[in-house]
Amino acid sequence: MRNLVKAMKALSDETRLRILNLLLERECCVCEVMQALDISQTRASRNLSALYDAGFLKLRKDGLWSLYSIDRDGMKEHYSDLVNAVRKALQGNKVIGADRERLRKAERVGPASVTQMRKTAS
Amino acid sequence: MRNLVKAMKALSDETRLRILNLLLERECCVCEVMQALDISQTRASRNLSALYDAGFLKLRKDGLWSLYSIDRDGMKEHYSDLVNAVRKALQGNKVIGADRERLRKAERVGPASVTQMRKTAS
DNA sequence: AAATTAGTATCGTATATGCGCATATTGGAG
DNA sequence: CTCCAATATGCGCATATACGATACTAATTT
Repeated sequence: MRNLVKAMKALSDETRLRILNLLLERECCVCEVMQALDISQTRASRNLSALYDAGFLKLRKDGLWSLYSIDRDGMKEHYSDLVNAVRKALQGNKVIGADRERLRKAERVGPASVTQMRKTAS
Repeated sequence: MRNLVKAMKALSDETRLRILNLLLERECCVCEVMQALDISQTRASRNLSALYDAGFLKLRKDGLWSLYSIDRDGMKEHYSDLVNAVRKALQGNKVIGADRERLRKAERVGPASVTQMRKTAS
């Protein structure tokens, strides 16, 4: 029960739903999430952790990079059901589409550069 | 998106998950929820409202009674998926079982009496 | 080993949430 | 209309959550 509440909490935040959407597309590092959602590094990292702690993601390290992806196999069965329901619910959403679009253009460049880009852009 | 977040928030609270479980059994009035979960009137009412506002429940008035039930037909399709996933996740849970047990014994008696019963019991 | 780089942990603050208490609202009975 | 009963709601408090800024850790490079 405690775990389920935690899982649902993890899914009840716009930022995390948007992140989940990205990961439904493909594995991402923190800096790609930053770029796709145009959010700060701290924010990306923390919300990825939240999804990870709730049991939805798996983490793979590649040198300096932390690569998060949906833990399709390790996840409990009803968690998959939740993710599928969310995916269905998000289908056709405008924000979600734009995020995916930006993800396509995102590069595996570190948060330092991304932060710089974000600053000069505003 | 805003709605989905709201729906997920509604499902990310133990009290509300327990209420949902009761309603999966059958339609309930506020005072029955009070008895089955052994919670205050305010708490029962407010959490039922939250589930209602999120779009999971329907409300039927019968005199003084407010009868809540899962809005199986009116609910969006992916909401049903969510409810099903939750139902599956709660299966076999101890608390949830005890709640259902108490619901069987619950009577359609007003909150005043219930509140009294709870006080003398403690 | 020092500098660089990707990511995480901590802290302070603003906001949101859950609850009880008291009170309001609404429907029915007399 | 007045009173009572079932439920809803405004208010205030305690706690939880999200966030940015900054300090810190760990892997890589030079």
